[in-house]
Amino acid sequence: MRYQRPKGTSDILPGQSEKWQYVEETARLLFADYQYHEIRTPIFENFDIFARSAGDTSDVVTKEMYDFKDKGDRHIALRPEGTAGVVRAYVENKLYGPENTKPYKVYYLGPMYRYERPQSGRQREFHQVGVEAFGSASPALDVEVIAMALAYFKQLGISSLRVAINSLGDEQSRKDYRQALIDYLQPHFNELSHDSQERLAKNPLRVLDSKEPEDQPFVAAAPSILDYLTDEAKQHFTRVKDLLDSLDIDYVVDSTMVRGLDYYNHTIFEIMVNSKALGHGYTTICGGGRYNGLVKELGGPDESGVGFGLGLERLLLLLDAENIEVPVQNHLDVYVVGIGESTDVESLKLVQAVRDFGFSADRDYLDRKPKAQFKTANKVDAAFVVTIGDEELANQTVHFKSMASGEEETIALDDFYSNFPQIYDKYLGE
RNA sequence: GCGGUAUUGGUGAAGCGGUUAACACACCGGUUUGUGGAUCCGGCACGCGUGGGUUCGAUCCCCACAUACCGCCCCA
Repeated sequence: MRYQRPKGTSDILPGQSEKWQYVEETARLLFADYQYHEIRTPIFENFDIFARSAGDTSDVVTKEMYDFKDKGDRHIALRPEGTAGVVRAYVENKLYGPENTKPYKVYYLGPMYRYERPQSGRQREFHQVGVEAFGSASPALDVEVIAMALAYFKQLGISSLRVAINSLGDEQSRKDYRQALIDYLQPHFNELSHDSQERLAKNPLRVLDSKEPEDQPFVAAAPSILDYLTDEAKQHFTRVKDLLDSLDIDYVVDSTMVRGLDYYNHTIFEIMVNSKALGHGYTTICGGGRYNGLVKELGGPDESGVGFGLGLERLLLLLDAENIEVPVQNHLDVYVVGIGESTDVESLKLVQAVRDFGFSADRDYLDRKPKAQFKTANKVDAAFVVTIGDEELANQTVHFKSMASGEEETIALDDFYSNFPQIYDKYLGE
């Protein structure tokens, strides 16, 4: 094999692309109900945009960024996630201006890139759908975002989800907690795993994310961030929980949950699912939260934001694993069987006529025998077959056959060309 | 970035250091020549991921590389 697709990428072929269209279309329709509008931003951005937003110590920046220098010696990165580019666009286009109603709500859909080792549901090029809402600090907006994500899964027929939430608090809360965590972990430094020792120096909160067995006792006994929330942060979080309750949304508070990107604060959440398709136990399929400092960080006003991102590859794996059938309808109305080269012109006119009436039609282009053409018509599940040969050509007629009933009738070409929809309707029921 | 397993036709796959690379599905053709979903018959890899090496000889042994899958890291 001479050429192969780049590592960690995949071709989405017919048969599979219909499923993609379905989940994408479902998202578009649902998000429109929530008054979120699509935004399309570049697939690559200035490297610094991602470095700034994700945090210099995050893995995304330190080892997963798909970056390169372009011919103008600009440091470019393929977007590893959607939020940073959207925030950049929000700021650059001054979408925070007074002419736009707040919150400013957008969604995006498209490929993301991370340079890492591919595995099931994890590729270098993967796709996310995500939403962002700017300009309101209301806890109700946090809840709207969570509820919308859940509604999406519900619409697709996915159940048995688990919603985990946590609060990282505001800047002060985080600072206080960070110190408390360091004070707690430092004495145990030598007992921590190697990775966690590094995390402690760079980003102590990430120690809580550790899955190393030796870290577990310390993670379990670590101080909870919820005890370090300022009154304001506490109030916000309590309100979020109350509002979730009022919508009857089940959730668990996981005070050790830390999201991979540093820009989050206040509410963070993950929607997890327990499916073998994605590995053992509960796996995150959707994650999000608040990022109140990010707009300012990227040069905009001090405005808040909240959103989520959702991995489409994982979603599709999940749909397959749950045996959820994607409604696909691309049946064929008419297959034209032409017998002999002399019918080539009329066959083409026939399929075009049917298509012009707004129906689907196809024909043979390989000059195959009638039997073979019928076989194909059957395989593609054509409702009707229109046959034309020398005899029909001479009489200016066609044979019109219902594949379901086997019934066949001779119809004048003139009649067919002017009244196809009526003929179609007449035979459809029979 | 680290470790493990794998790589045979359109697909699922069997196979052994040695002159025809099983079998099945799909596809194509035929079954008295203008009609489908059945049966039967026939065709369909000068080639076994790529590049080297060992050997009289390699798809089967060795090395490197590529890719896929699994685990770690991390995450969607």
